[in-house]
Amino acid sequence: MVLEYEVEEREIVRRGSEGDTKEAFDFSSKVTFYKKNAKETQSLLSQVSSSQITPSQDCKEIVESQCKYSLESDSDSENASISPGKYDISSYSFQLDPGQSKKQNIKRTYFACQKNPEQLKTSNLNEHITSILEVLEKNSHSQGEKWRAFAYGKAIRVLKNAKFKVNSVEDAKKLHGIGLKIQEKIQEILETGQLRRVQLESSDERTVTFNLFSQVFGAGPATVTKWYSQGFRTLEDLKQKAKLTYQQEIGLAYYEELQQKIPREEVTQIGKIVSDTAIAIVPGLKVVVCGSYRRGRQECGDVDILMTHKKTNCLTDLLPRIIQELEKVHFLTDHLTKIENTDKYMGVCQRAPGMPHRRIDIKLFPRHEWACALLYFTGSGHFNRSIRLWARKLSMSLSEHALVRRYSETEKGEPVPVKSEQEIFQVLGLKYQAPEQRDI
DNA sequence: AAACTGGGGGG
DNA sequence: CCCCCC
DNA sequence: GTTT
Ligand SMILES: [Mn+2]
Repeated sequence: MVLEYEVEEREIVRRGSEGDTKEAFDFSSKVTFYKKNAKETQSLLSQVSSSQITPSQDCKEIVESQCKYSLESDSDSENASISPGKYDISSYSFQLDPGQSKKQNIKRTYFACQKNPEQLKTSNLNEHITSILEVLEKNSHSQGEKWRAFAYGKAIRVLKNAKFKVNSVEDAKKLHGIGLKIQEKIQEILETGQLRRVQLESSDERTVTFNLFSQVFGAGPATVTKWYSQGFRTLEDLKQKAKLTYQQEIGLAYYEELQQKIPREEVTQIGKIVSDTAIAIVPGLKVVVCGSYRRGRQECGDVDILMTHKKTNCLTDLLPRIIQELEKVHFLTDHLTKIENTDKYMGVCQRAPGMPHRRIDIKLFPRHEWACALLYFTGSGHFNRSIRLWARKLSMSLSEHALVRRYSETEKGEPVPVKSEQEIFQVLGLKYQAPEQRDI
């Protein structure tokens, strides 16, 4: 059974219970479509009814308005040939080689949400190993060793997804992403139940301090390294002696509170406060709580709120007015970004006096970017990178603003007029994955 | 040796 | 540049 | 860190 897909240069790696296999994947034949010029591709948009496209509850309403929007704004362009809700964006996808049912199968196998909830929730048979590797991953991350952390993360993922318990180095070798060094570590874990390296690091001043400092909002590897070399070792040191940015001051002031996870119920309540306030100021505003909340988590790290409006113009004072009101009612307590003339806000909020302070992000996007913005802001971060890399392999580029054809590193085409998350998956030849399935 | 987990934006 | 968002 |  295939548990995970991963695309590499011109191959697809199949993460399976019996180790990994690779299959050639001819991208060039898959993307013949994209070699046509933009006008042609637009004209490929056909007449098939889109009844198969069923937007989720969340975005159904917006999807309809979205269609209208693109008609209005592009009335003089080739987009005008698109009728609302009636075009079949699947002409963008991989129908060009229907005879290749084998490839079709590859596509479905790797990008499908083969993850039924049951399958997704398989238990981790290698907890005894992954819990230790997770410490190494975290430590590497604090040290700014990005790729080392990435490698640990990959090894952890592959161990968690394995359908068998790893009882020997031989078992571990079968998994793609576990090399010599991690094999040695697994051997030690299997023999002694622990890892000296982890014991050592847990009492290592540098590691401990890096972990402590790197959790200050606004402090990354460079700042943490500087603080450490300046001799600071505690949060008190930082408060008293370090030169802090305003963000870091806030991050330090709420250090403990911001570490705490937010119960889903509280995120719901926070979302309602923001939504009610915003809609009272701007009727017709669309407000959706995204992030880990939309992915269905019971506990969230922060609150992510996405907004759009048919009159959205990112240069208006729409978001500033909402922020001001939320500040006035003492919901927003601190700002981490400027609040004038902005469409992206980061700050700190408090649901009610006495409650913990929480990190909150609010973003306002133009309506025609809704689908891409929703996909981006729902994440996960890992999922975003994965799907954006896939888009890149197809000579496309996906961002929170648009899905576009990529002619070269710098030259990009007009946005594909996607009007829902479903259509983004469709254009990319991926089977739709619900938000819960993107929690990877 | 170089890619790998991208693309964008605020301070 | 550094850090952040997902 | 691992893989190509
Ligand atoms: Mn956030």
